[in-house]
Amino acid sequence: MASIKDVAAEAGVSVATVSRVLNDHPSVSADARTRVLAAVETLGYRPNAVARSLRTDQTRTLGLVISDVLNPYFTELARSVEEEARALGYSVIIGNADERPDLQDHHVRTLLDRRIDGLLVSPTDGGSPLMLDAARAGTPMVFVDRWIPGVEVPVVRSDGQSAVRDLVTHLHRLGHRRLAIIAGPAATTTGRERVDAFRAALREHGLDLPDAYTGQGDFQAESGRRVTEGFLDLAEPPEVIFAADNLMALGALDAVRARGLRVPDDIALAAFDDIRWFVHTDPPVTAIAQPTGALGRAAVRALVDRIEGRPGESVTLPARLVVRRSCGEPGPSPSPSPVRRSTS
Amino acid sequence: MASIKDVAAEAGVSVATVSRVLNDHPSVSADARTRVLAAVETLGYRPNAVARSLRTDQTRTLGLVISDVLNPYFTELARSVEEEARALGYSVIIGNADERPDLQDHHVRTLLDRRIDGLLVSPTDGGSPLMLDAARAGTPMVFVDRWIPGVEVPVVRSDGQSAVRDLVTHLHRLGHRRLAIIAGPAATTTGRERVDAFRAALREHGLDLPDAYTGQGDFQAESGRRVTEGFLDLAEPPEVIFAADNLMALGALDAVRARGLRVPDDIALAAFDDIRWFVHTDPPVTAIAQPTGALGRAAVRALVDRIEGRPGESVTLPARLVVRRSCGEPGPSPSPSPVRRSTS
DNA sequence: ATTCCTCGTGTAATCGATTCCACGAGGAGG
DNA sequence: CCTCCTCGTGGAATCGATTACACGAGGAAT
Repeated sequence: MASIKDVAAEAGVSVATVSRVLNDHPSVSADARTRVLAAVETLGYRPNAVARSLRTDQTRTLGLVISDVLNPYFTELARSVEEEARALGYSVIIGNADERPDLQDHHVRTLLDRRIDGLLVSPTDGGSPLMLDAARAGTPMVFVDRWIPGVEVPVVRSDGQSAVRDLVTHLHRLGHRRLAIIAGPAATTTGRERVDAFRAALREHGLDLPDAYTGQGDFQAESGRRVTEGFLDLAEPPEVIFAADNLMALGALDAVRARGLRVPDDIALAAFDDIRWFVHTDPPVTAIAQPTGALGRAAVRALVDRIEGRPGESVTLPARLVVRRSCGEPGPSPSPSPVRRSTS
Repeated sequence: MASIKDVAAEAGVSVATVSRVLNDHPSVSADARTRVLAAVETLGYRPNAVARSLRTDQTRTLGLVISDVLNPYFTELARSVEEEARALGYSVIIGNADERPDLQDHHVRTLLDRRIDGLLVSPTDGGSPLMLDAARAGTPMVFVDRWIPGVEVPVVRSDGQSAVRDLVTHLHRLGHRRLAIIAGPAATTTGRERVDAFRAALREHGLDLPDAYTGQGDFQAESGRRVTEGFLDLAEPPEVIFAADNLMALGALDAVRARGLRVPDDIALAAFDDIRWFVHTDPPVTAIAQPTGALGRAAVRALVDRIEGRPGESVTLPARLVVRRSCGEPGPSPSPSPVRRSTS
């Protein structure tokens, strides 16, 4: 592959001049410029980004470590991150942690070795020393979706508290009193927060969240299935299952179906994270939708701000409830009169 | 960040010795080795991959340009690619083309600038000159899922022909005679092949595929919706719609639902590409499943073979039909004994 | 004792860019 | 006519690694 030297030789100038033309530095004669450009053209020259990075100490690359690529929520996040980054002139390298701290660390390490300019992480666990070190060492970093408390890193996330309250109100109005949750890992902020929000909302309605109704999941479908099995085996199973993410909801659906039960007649289901398929599931699933695209874009902007020396601030956007039929009543406007409308 | 010089100074040896220790070259004394290792430890030194790549002319990185990250099929493919690559000591940089040739070229270009060791592509169009040049120039390359004919590049894909035949037989047996297809872009091999396979299978049953029943989609949900609208507007709408990918099937579902029609009673639906959600849609969707994980792994192996100087061969794996209820008859797996377990 | 290996190590070239500095030509101002 | 700038340009250092080559010390073989 042609190097800058070849271009210089072809154009009959020095490498310095070629470099100047390429970075459009002002002091180059029109003549030299056209000759260089012509040489670039005939040789099909493309600057070696590796060499450039070594010299300039910047890669114009962002690292994104997400918890699980198979989760549509993170997929959408990744997409918006890449889009915004591209608009700002950065590339993105995605690392998939698969909810495993060791894999997460592996990716953080490789990314750091690659000297990415900044790191976007939605941490799988509560305190990878590697990541803490990186943050302390001054690597520009932003947490997205999940975060690690006590670290001086901007956090871009969405607040589901009021949406969860809306959900519980909705459920309560439908007559449900025994509500259970499939929680995410306690090591993650979203894992804890969603349970806390749920419990707080229940309390507002004078309801309790017994331990038996708190299943421990790991944000993967299989755990949703397992926990749901447990719920269904109880002497007094819950009337509603709230899954803290869409994959665990999928698992719950698997489990309910395996028992030959029906949603919402036998048991109601709601999920955190809305995905397109929830419109077409049987029944359509009531969910809490995050402004995923906005989240990704805000995260990139905050990170690039940091990289380029500007402050880079935390952002919190509200999530909102999307009512469908999986909890009983169809329709978006929660009217206090439980109209029995048999659908599908 | 500490460099190899700092380590050398700390250990009281030359950079050459440090490098030798790090690449475990045999001729280093035990004493020097321990001193270097200690220095690496205390300084928290990590080799700069950028510098190393410049010198060795290899990045140990693979580029993967996929058509659409939001498509679960490609997501799963990407995941298996990354997994296998990691096992072989490579990282993967994913570029999302969003089915847009210009974006595809953008990613190929950046990847090439980054001097990735090899390129995995599922081309969005039939002949990006950039990619052809790269292939000719000797960049190790492998096509996955889709390919560009006439290029000397191994292809790893799955063959859906017999599965499509099984599907048509299944549909025919259910009494369907008016079968329509939502095709993918003609610029892609998968776009053409699936139509061809469908048409050939129809012919075997003495059926025809009229133009009116061949809708042009682009592998995105919206096009599925649009084409389906068109089908439903026909004086004689088809009895079955076969979507050439899962996203267009989603769009079709949207359209059918918007009309207040029901699947499969009013119209049957089948899709190429199976995804987990198809089990839980209303109704569960009959689909053709590709061995996605195996595909991704085989593609990486072929590419790494090429990179490391071995032949690197094409692979074709069979897809298979998964019958569910969206075409009329309940599938084999769901046992038709709904245990009514009423929970008080 | 001399010669010849082997072994461990260091010096320096190299990869492909960017950029500081020096230099010569030419114009402006005294 | 001399001095001083400005402008365009090239030489060379530099980034952080790898690696060819040279070299000195020490042991084995003669």
